[in-house]
Amino acid sequence: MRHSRDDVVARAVEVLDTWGLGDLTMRRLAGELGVQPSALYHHVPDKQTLLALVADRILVRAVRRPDPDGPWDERVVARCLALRDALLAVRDGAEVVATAYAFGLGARAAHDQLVEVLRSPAPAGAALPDDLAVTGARTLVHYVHGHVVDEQTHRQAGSVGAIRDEPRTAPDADFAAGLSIVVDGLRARVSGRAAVS
Amino acid sequence: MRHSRDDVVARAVEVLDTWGLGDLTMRRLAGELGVQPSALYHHVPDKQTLLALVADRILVRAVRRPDPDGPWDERVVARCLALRDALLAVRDGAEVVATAYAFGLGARAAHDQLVEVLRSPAPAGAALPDDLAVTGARTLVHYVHGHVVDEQTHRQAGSVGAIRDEPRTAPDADFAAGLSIVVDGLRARVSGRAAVS
DNA sequence: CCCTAACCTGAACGCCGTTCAGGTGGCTAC
DNA sequence: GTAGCCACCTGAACGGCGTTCAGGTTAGGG
Repeated sequence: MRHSRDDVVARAVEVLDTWGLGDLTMRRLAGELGVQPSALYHHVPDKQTLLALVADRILVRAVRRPDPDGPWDERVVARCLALRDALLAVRDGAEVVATAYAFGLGARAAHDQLVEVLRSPAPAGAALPDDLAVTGARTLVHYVHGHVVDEQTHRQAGSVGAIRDEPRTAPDADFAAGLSIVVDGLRARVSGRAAVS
Repeated sequence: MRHSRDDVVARAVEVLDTWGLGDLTMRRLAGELGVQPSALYHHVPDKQTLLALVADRILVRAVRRPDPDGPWDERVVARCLALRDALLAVRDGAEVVATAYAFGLGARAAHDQLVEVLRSPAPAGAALPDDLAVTGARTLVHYVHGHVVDEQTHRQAGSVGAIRDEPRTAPDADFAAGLSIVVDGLRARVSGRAAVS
């Protein structure tokens, strides 16, 4: 059977989820598609580009989720939870997305949505000035990436064994607690009583 | 010349700083030491362990820096800036440290120091309850890791070329701005007027 | 002075990403 | 209906990777 680029990327996500990033190999992916490794290079210039496409595909689930009506802080929390869910839905998803984001190869959709929420006008919106909305969105994205990469890597490392580390507190609650700290920091700026620090 | 484990780790840091994580290879490191690759396995069980030792060595500079007297928030900011400086001092330092941290292989010293600052008693300290101090410290570490991995990866990707991305705002200012958002969120909890969210 | 243990050599194994010259088959254009 | 184009693929190869293993060398304590 002949394949399209979408087939390749979709199958790459499956391989990633099943075997993890370390075993997402051009050779294994080719085998999974019933094809020689060299055939992949007719759909994708190199592995890095493939991973960027995988990242975009992982993020689609988060980006498509409509954000609810409501005060800006609830919408920010909802967006960040949606982002985390999308990253957690695929093994090693956070590392793939964070890398693609850092390389500037797509994966910015989630960030851009947060900027939009942060500068939407009051009363339902935050109405931060543009530069602060960008900084706030970036801070949120960095927190989410940092947390989920940690959580996901630690989970996989534990399942492989050879990790002697006290068990962690419930990740969901820990993520929500940290997120609400960041959102509180943003709130201080929205209401105008920010510390200049 | 015969080598010790410290030699190997120290040289690994140099290789990392000079060539980056992708080219920190057991073979290259061995060559740099004037030794066969197999000789490294007398000092270190595998590459992952070596990278954990490298991470600890990178963090030493941050951890040794004494924290200043002063209000807790200033000390938190100082510690986070010191952590960032240490990560930035070596090419791809943040990725190495974040991975070692997630694997639970050392690299927790910076986190533990932040917990200490957050629960030290008033008036100079924050005196948060233990679980909140841990959550706060973890949130700070996740933010720092997220930010510096992004910054460092992006810089290196740019220097390699093949990255079409609008230039970023000054990373120092951006880091400080995001950090002060998180610290504001912590302050809301210290003074007792936290939002429950 | 010997012997033990730390350090190292050299060769090999099975992977990896990527390249390249060439084959094949279905669709379009005449 | 057939010629040709082009997307898709094969098969083999290249250099490099982490890691293992059997055996050699050398420094330092008894």
